[in-house]
Amino acid sequence: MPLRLFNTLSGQVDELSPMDGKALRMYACGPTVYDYGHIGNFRTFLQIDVLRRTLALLSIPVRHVMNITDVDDKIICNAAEAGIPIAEYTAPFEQAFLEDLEVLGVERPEILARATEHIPRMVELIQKLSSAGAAYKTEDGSWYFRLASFPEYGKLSKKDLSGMEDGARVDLDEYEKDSARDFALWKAAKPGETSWDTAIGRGRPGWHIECSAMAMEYLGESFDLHAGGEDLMFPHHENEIAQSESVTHRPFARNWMHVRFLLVDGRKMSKSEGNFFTLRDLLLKGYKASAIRLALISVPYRHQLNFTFDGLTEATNAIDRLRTFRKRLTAPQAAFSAGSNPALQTAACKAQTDYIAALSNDLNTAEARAPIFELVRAANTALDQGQFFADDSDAILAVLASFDAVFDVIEDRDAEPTRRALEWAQKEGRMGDVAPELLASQALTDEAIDALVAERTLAKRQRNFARADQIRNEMAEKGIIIEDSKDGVRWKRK
RNA sequence: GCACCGGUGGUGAAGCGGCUAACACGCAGGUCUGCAAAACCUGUAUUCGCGGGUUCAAUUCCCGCCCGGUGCUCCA
Repeated sequence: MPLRLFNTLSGQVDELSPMDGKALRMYACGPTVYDYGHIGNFRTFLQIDVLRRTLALLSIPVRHVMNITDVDDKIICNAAEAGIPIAEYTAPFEQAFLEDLEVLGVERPEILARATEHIPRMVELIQKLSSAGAAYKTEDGSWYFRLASFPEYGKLSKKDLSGMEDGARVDLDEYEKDSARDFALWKAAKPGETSWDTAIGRGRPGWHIECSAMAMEYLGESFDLHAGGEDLMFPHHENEIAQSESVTHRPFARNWMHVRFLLVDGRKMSKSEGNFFTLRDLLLKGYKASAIRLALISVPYRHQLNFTFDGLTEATNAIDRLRTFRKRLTAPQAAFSAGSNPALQTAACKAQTDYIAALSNDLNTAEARAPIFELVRAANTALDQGQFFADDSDAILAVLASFDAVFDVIEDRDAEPTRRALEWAQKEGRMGDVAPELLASQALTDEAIDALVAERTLAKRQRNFARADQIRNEMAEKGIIIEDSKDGVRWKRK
């Protein structure tokens, strides 16, 4: 089944397939590593991960490049304030970013490209732009792109700039530009600032040029898909197109995917609103990595997502349902007799088909979830009625595996990220931000819990229900849920 | 101001010309249980922001209005 994806450039849903018939070549704008990533950043990377994984599910090979912007104004400024070289400043944030991606189950792109490691390619590109008459150098040694040389400018964001030429010249530093809208390719070195000595002068790259240079370096002059947050559409991506196509005279990326911003409690997330959250903030509040992942991917990428704590709780409970169900099939006691239930076999097939169809339809994750939950209910019912057999278990586990190939929330890997977040909080002196229930839960080792469970089981056998309930309640307060079942006692950390 | 997107139950959220308006969470009642939990069953929007229009038929298309968001500047 082909993947249909909304293409910002064409303004419609287009079929996405590798233009060279081999691997789908995609470039996704990565982070500027000057701080810890927040959930808004991660929604974008998570949705791109959904795309990657969906392509894999559809057996389309991918070559995915992501840049790491490790030089820009903010970085230079912050590093200077800290009195350290920029690389020393960015390294821990890059590390933290990659760890956070791992925590959220975001697959690593095939290629990670750091801006500072590709300066020569950028310089080359600027030289080519210069020979093509699309770039010029100003007196201070900076280079700008000449917008007037690229009539197609605005084709991505559907802006017609012809009417709005040259407004007031705002930035005094840029008084030498030919036109106010011309953007920087290369910024001349200022005293004391990080800079590179190159053929086009001493300075540092403008922001947009790195993506053009690195995308072409790893994917060629023309490739399949370029993705990023909606804010990047203009001017960043528009500028990339202008720079690249002015040199190659070929379409830069054929498809463009833009992920919408998220809202927090119905408002734009911002530090001043007090609704700004990093991944680490949420882990310390006791939310599981899987719940954060599910909450951030369950609303399709083209829709605004309103992020709330209630939403996280919902995601937590929904994942719980899936995990509990899967345990029902995989527990050692669950030995089903040979055979199959035809109705369930049909349901499993249908669920799989509907699931893939929904994802293929512009990555409709909300729609894709539905058939999985429907199948879970059908299977639970059959299980309760004793109409469930070994073949059904195999078929349904296969559907769940396919669900997890994209959603990746059933497999429980939540303990480690939480443990690491606590370690980090300790180191950063942020233990005050840790939810008390999380601390209480972490204080109980698995062994201690097993001992309490054993004590409770004994109390129950002696019909000392008061004591049994007391243990259960006390553990519940510490976030440990105990469940009795025919097959014995189960417990889990909330 | 200009441009774009959206307004569906208690909540989140699909559907976008005609099926009983998915799915999840929540809540209420029931089955099971020592009690719970899990699981299942039943109920939870006679209705899709408001007002017009097109159509045999509109939540779905068109127009107007109201409300929310976003972009036009660094930003995922």
